[in-house]
Parts: sequence; C-alpha cells; structure tokens
Amino acid sequence: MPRGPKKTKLIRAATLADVGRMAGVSAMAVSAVLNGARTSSRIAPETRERIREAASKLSYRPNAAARALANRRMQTIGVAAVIEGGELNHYFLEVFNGILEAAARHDQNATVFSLHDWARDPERLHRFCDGRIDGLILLAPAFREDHVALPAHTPFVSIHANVPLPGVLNIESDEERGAYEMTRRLLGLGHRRIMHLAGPDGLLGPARRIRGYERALANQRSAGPALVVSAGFHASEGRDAMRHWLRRHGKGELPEAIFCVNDGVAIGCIEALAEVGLRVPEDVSVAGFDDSIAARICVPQLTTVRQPLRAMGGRAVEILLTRITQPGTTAGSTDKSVVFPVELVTRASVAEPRGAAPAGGRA
Amino acid sequence: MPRGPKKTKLIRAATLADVGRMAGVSAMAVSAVLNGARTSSRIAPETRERIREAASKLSYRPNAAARALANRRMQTIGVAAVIEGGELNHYFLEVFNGILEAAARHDQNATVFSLHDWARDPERLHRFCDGRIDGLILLAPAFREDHVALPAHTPFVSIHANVPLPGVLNIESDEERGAYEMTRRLLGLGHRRIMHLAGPDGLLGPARRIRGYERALANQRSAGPALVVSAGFHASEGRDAMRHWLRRHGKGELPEAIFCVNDGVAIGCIEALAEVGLRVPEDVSVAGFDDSIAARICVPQLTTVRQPLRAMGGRAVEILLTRITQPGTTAGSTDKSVVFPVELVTRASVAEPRGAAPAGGRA
DNA sequence: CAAGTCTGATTTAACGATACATCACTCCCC
DNA sequence: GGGGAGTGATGTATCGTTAAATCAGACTTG
Repeated sequence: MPRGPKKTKLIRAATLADVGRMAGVSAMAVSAVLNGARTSSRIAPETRERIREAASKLSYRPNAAARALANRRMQTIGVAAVIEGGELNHYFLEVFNGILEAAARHDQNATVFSLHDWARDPERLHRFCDGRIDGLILLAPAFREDHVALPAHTPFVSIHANVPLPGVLNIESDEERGAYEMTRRLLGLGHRRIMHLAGPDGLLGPARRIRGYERALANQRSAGPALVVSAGFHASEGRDAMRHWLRRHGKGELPEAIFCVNDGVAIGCIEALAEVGLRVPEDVSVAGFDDSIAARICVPQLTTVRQPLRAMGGRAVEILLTRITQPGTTAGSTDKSVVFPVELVTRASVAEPRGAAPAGGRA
Repeated sequence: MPRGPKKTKLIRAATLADVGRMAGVSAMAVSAVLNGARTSSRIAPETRERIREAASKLSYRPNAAARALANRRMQTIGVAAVIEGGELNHYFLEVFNGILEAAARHDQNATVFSLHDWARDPERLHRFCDGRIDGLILLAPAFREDHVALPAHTPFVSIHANVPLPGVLNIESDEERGAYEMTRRLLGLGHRRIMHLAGPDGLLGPARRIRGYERALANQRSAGPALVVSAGFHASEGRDAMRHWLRRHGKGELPEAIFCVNDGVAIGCIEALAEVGLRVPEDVSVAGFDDSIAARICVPQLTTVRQPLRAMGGRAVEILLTRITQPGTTAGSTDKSVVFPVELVTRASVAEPRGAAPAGGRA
C-alpha cells in the first residue's frame, strides 16, 4: 500500500527533469503544463494528465529561486518599516495586513525589512533590496532620515513619508483635512481655547496636522489663539508634555479641548490630566488621531480620526505591481502622491464644554 | 566630472561578469573577493582593490536569486501567522520583532505568510514554502487546524502551537506555571472564590492555563471550587461570557477574583462588570495574561503574566538556522519542545479582597 | 638543474527553470 | 503525391552565481 508521501527520496526535492523522466517527456513539456500559462506551446490533454500525475507522485514543487533567475522576477515585494513594539504597532499591522491581502491576490509574497537600526548599517537595506525583491514599499511614519540612498534598480513607493523623498510616489491620507475637521468639530461643540499636542518637529505628517488645526482656528472668529505644544508620537511623550505644561501654567489657563497628534499622545495626555484631578471629557475634551486599538480600550474611549490604512497598504501594492510590470511608463499614477480621505470617529473623550455658555476666561 | 551614481546603464544591473570585465579579471575572482569568504582561492590585495573599485563604480549588487540557486539557500526564513487586526496583534509583533532581530544578526530575511484564509487555499502555504524559504516558523496561537500538510522539504518549528504537531519542535512558554503562579498570588491575597475565564476549547494553551489554575486551587485547602467559564481570545468574547454569567447568577455568587485567559478577555470582563456597577479591583480583582500593550492602557491597569515573546521569536530563528545548516542531526535541540519561563506583572487590577485592611505598604 | 611548492587566478560544470526556435509528424486539399 | 497548415513536443541557450578542479608562473630545495 502506498502511504501517501513516500520517504524514498527525501534527499532532494524533485525537479522538472525528474518529473519529465517519470512521465516520459522533456522538462520543458512539464514546465509548460505545470507552470506556463502563456507559452505558445500546446500539450496534449492526455500528456498533461500523465505529467500532472507524475508531478504529484513526486510531489514536485517549483523552485522559486530558479524561476526567479529565469524570469527576473522574485514575485516578492519588500516592506521596509520601523516596527515598534509600542503604541505605533497598530499602524504597522493595519497597513501590513492591507499589503498582505493585496499581495496574496496577486500571488506575491511580502518580506519585511526592519528599519530599526537602519542608521547603524545603511548598507543592509541595499542588500535587502537588490535581486531579492521586485519592488519596495517604505512605510515611513517613524522614519526621518532624509538621505536614504534608495536602490536605483528597485521600483519604490512610500506610505506616509514624513520627509520629502524626491521622485518617489507617496501614498498618504489627508491628514490636514483630518486635523481641520476635528478642530472644527471641537469648535462646533463650543470650545474656544483648543490646544494641539503636536508630534515631533520637522516631520511632514505632524506639520500637516498642525496646519489643519491652525487653519480651522483661523477660519472661525470666536476661536481662541492657536496653542501648539510639542510632544512626540508616544504616550509617554504626551504625558510628559502635558505634565510640563500643567506645571508651568496651572489649571487656570487650561484649554477647553486638546487635539492630540495621535491616540498614544492623547492617552498620555489624559493620564497627565488625571494626575492633577482633571477629568475627560467633563473638564477637558481630548481628541486623538489614528483610531488605534488603544482608542477603543482606554477610558474614556477616544474621539479620533481614522485613516483607511488597509486600503492604503493595498493600494501601495497595486501601484508597485503596475510599475514593476510596466516599467518606463510612470504607471499607476503620474502624480507625486495619492491621497486617501480620512474620517472622524466619535467617542466619549470629546463633549461640550463645561456649562452651556462660553467659558470666557481668556488668557 | 563623474556625478556619483551614473545613469549610463540603468538598463540592467551589473553582474559579476561586468565587474570582472572592467577590472580585467574573471567573474570568479570577483565572486571570491566580493562575496566568497571561505573559498580556497586567494586573490592579491592589489587585485582585490581593483575589483572592489570596479564593483562600486558599477554599483554592483549580487543577485539573490542566482546566489540562492547556486547555494540552495535563500537566506530567508518564512513566518506563517494569523495576523489579526485586533487585540492579538501585540503578540504577533513582539514575536516577529524577536524574529527579525535574530534574523538580521544572521543576515537572514524574513517573509510573512498570512494564515488568514489558509483553509480556503491550503495549497498557497506550499507555494509559499517550496524553494522560496529555507525554513518555516509557524506562529500558532490562533491556528487550530490539526492536519496541516506541512512541507516535507522545509525545516520547521512552531511557537505556541495550540494543537499537537507530531514531530515538530515547539517553542512555548510555561503557561501552566504562569496560571499556577497567578492563581496562587490571588489566593495569597486572601481570595477564595476564584473564577477562570477560559479560552477557546480544544486548544493546548488555554488548556494549560486551566490546568495551572486548577492545580493551584487544589493545592490550597482554603480555596473555593474551580469555576471555569468558557470565553475565547477576544475582548468581546470576554465581555459576552461575563455578561451572560452575571445574568444567570447575579452578583450574589460573584467570585472575589477572576483570572482571565488573556488581557483582551480581562478587558472585556472588566467592561461587563462595570456595566452592572462592579468596580475593579474594589469589588472584584481581575487578572490577565500576556502583558499586552492594552494591559497598560486600560483602567485599571492589568495584573498579568508576561511571556518573553521576543526571546522566543529569536530562539525560533536560532534553532531553525542550526537545523538548516546541520540537517539530519536533530540540531539545536533533541527535545520536542523548548519552554520559556514566564513572569508575573503586578498592576492595579488585583487587590486584596474587600474587607481586608487597605494595606499601607504595597507589595 | 629537475622536481616540488606556493601563489594567484581561470575553466568548467552545475543550480532549476524558462523563452525561442526548431523539428517530426499527421492531415488535408488541390 | 508534394506543399502548406496545424499539432505536439524537444533542443539549446540563458539567467547570475558558486564550488571544485585546473593551470601558469615564480620560487624553493635536494
């Protein structure tokens, strides 16, 4: 009795030639049947069957390396990202999931390059790219180097690039509009003094969020002055920035609402407020950005801005693939960037200001 | 003036032969200098220099596919995982980070295979494995199929396998001990009636946690009877299970402490308790498992069990690599499993039962 | 001074798959 | 019954790299 997978030849995986020998045909015929879809050559149905049978009997598997060498295509796209263990992980996972889904649809693989210690060994990124992947997606939120010596022979797109990458198509969300809408929402509820806990300096994304915030304030007469406080991307930085501010200014000058650069910072901010007995949203409204998992777990749940991260990841793959298959033509898009819309998510951390009337005490 | 990277030959990346031609030597000499470390062949320092210069002038990059074909090594390990967008992502990211770090140390790449729709197309996993990766790490927490037709020609280890995979080395943490220690901790604080909100049925990990819990109760006379309630892995399942229990039994039979199968379930559990006006830890102590990000974000912060996830991921890579380089020998470990210790993390969600003195100096 | 030892490189032959050109053969039709 | 068509397969070259064997000189040594 044949017991399924035989151990007869565990020595070496079967090749096309092996299958061909067994089926009494040449390796090319096997290739045509098993892998080739678009070859000109036709194989008789009966032979096809014989070949398929032999292949399954030998449990033949195509060798990706050999195929890649012959095709000049690895069927693999690379994802370079800073994969943090902290609050930012939601971002990576959502985008990455989008990438994986799209990649699977096109029968591509995805391999990940961690930019953690990029600065320590920039050469590694090149070793990663060259001849190993067909294209690269740079997932850039925490990536701030401006002089990335990018692989010249590898098609390339970025998502949420935080520094200008000349000549690179960037996939981004409309962060400015998100910040604008969120600020307008806060204004609409009656808040006047609205603070912005901002991200790291010198990055494109945080700058856009500041711009949206400032534009919304400028558009409304009744709004208080812009009040931008630098924090960072992490909860601890949000907490520290808020603590520091509270120590310097005291509760007297407290804004009615705080719009934070992301959910992590918002959570840190709420923590700092709680330390001095201030409650959210009763005493202060706090809004985040990103709609991370944390936004639904923390108390109170965060009003925030959602970006279509999965869709963005998927789009990156699509664009990359058209660029790979149709090089030369600036395929997929002639633009320098693709912008996705964002969406306000309303939860408990934002409410009307205390008392129905304008709080009045201006600074 | 030569302007750095020339565009002269964007047509095709330079090969060994190209470099050799430029340096006036053969391709093999170039290979020996640029890539070979252990070849028997020696090259004169002066020639070395000339070759290196030519290589950099042509910005030569080795072609991974060709090298892989010649070496029968892809320098790539595969990671198969269910990558959830939800609370379990922390798990994946920590392990994956450990994998990436270790892989980078050994100059290996990591490519990810999503098991999301594994059942819909089992063949995909094979296509992913064969001839594309040197070894596979199955990251298995949410993976429950028992009849994985695993690639016969690919070295293989699993992490936290939740079903027995015959003949596969499994890397696991001492979940039973973690559950045991946590339950003992609760008992030590004076709790008697302790409930366990358990994970999905039929999985190894959750079963171990139940065993640890039951063993701790059995070892202590004063302990109440074991009370195991099935929940799942997700916050929503924890919430629903607890809601359901509360509706059926009411607050009268409420346990003094609830040990949950993971942090997500603990968070859901706290939510359900809050809905009926019960506070944690004042009315009930709640403990989680995993020390996810959520455990530090939720209110109150969770007392939980930490597993050395990064280290486990790293270890998986090390074992896999020794198996790859020394096949035949059951290298790295002859055992069926490698067990990592766990660690209790004390936070606010667990306190002494109501009635006991409020403990001036905390533990 | 012939034979052996280093040194420094080259040749040759895979690795496994694919593209393109070619070839043998049957059939059909005028 | 010989010249296309049309089928169904095979040969050959190639992709870029590496391992093992080989080779040309210069230099030592008995």
